[in-house]
Amino acid sequence: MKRPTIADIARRAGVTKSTVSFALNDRPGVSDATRARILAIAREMGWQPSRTARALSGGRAGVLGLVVDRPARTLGVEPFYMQLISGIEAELSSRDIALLLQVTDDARAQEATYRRWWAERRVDGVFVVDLRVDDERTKVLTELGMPAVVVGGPHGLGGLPGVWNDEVAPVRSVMEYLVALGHRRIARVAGLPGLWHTVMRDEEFERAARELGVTPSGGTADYTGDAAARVTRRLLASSAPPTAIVYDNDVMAVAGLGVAAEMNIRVPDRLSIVAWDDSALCRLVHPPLTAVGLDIAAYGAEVARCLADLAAGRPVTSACHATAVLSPRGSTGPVQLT
Amino acid sequence: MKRPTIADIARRAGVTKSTVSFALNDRPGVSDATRARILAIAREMGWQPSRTARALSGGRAGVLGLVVDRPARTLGVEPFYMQLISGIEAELSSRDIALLLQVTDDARAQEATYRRWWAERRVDGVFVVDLRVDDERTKVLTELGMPAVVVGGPHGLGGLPGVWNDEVAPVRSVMEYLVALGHRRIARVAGLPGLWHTVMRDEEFERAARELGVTPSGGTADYTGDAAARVTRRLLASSAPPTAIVYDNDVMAVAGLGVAAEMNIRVPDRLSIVAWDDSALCRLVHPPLTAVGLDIAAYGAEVARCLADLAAGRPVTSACHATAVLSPRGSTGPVQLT
DNA sequence: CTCCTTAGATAAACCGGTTAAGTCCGGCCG
DNA sequence: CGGCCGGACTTAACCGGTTTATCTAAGGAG
Repeated sequence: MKRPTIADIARRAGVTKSTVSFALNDRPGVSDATRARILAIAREMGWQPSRTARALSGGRAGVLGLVVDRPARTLGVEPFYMQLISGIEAELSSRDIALLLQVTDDARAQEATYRRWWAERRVDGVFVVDLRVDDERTKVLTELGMPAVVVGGPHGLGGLPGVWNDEVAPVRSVMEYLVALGHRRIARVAGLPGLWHTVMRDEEFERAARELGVTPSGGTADYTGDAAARVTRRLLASSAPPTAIVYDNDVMAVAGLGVAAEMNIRVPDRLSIVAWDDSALCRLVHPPLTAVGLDIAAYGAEVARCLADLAAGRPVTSACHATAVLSPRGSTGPVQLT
Repeated sequence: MKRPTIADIARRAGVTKSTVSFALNDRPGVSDATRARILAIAREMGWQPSRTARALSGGRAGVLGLVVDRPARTLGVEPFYMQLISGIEAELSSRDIALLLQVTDDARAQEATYRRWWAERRVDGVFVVDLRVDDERTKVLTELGMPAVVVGGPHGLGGLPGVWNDEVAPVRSVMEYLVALGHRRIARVAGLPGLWHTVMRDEEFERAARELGVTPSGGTADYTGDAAARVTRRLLASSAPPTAIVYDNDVMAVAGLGVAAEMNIRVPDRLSIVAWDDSALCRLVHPPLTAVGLDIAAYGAEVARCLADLAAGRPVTSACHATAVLSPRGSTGPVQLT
């Protein structure tokens, strides 16, 4: 028992393929009676369109692509991507669009993937994540004319639409919160230097520190626990160690908490810790981490909506999705005077 | 500038489409000279096959599918899937096969996805994860005749090939290790009851406890930190609390560590903790968690290899991938006599 | 020299849809 | 009554490959 094609339906209905095609796609040129009959037969035969055939005849593939560029081991620990993917998926599956995923550990490979996917018409568009400053990929994508939405990047970047979050206001509120608790030496452990949101946060961190009379310090890590632990040890071993550290993701913050425990520095009594990217991870540890974050799955859903519209030829507008909110928990507290 | 098709190549080479097709697919019926000329032209024009067209004419789609059935928030925290996906991807991308991903929060939806994907010829085969005892999906898949590989399930299950890990030996070695440290009251916080590996581990845990003279206790959780924390609190508040707890994944173990800290129970002095699924998460916290695990990415790669072979019509054999090894770290130690 | 074989290439159908360009027919209008 | 219009369908081409059947000419055997 093969699967029915429109030709089978046409034969049973006594019409031609074209009529069936028109009927099934709600296009004019078919009488109501015929249309109803065709639909009934199609349903009865369990017909489903062949995406492949549709894609071939100029239509859409019904697939959107995502390339994630992090080494396997790093990727696993960081909840961000999985949540983003879940959110994207939830939106896409309701529209009957599939998600093609590629994991690379090389920026060059990523570009090649875009080219290949587009050449093969495998996808109708792609999500661009981990936006860097002066990102080469945006040029490639505009050059290819490939629908793409920048996740976490500013509007108008290389002409690509984007959905991003307010990175400035949260930095400010975290700083004000810590200052209100009496902290004057605050460190920031930043993520990868080239990324757009890292730069945004760096700048606002410096500015806020200046304006609030805070002595800033910090370091850079690659979102892994190991790197963050190294930076944290260095910071805490200095002559005038920070009384609060803000980490650029949850994994690094947990690692920081581990280092504090290892050095017998009580949290939050002697050290306050704030994590970016609030996830279940932050509530897993003790004390639970104060974190600034937002609903990543919802963010993914909005991004997906945007790209789906773009790929379907509908007009889209870049938008700021949300401003992350601070959830104070057990890892932050007033400075203890010694 | 459109992208070249085999018809363009044929015109330039002064032959027909068929000849070009034969030449490009290394099939006989073309002279070496002509073949070389065609290949040169194809390369020069930057030709790439249209997957869509190939898939339509009976060929393979070059896509394998994976449906993950966990709620978005749970999924994010658990490193297992992301690592598995990374491993799968690494293998697939080297073979120029794409991965289609679907995240559902409903077992029924999963089955529907299999049917749809197969009907639309969107994928050449699927990975089946989170195998349950008496899994309905294996029946559906064999009925559909859809190539599928069971990840983490026994050989011969419903006729589907599988790649799994030895779940029995590691349980035994963990128990022996803990008993050697003097533990006689050991608890196990198990994952979802219906899953195949949960049952395997449960059985061996009971058997080992009996044979080693250990008083077992335990509970069940759904791999989330919250659920694990609840179970842990109950276990530790009992009249004869366990001196060691084994958790079915890393996330729950970290949560357990958090509960211990919250209850002022020192680890490993008063309580030893062992995690299944060794990931960076285990080394993030303090003390670092003793864990039993294996290279998930490599596991994913083997699984991918298996399904790729199966989908290509090559014979495959079910195989036990590996036996997880125990990595003792700071969270386990000898029982302190009070 | 003829017949047979076969390498090398062609022609054409096919996969399952979409779509531009007809064809047919009935009704309305001047 | 003739012409025009438009609704309902049909015809046929097309998307970019694969594949089967067919053709042609050259080479070898008898």
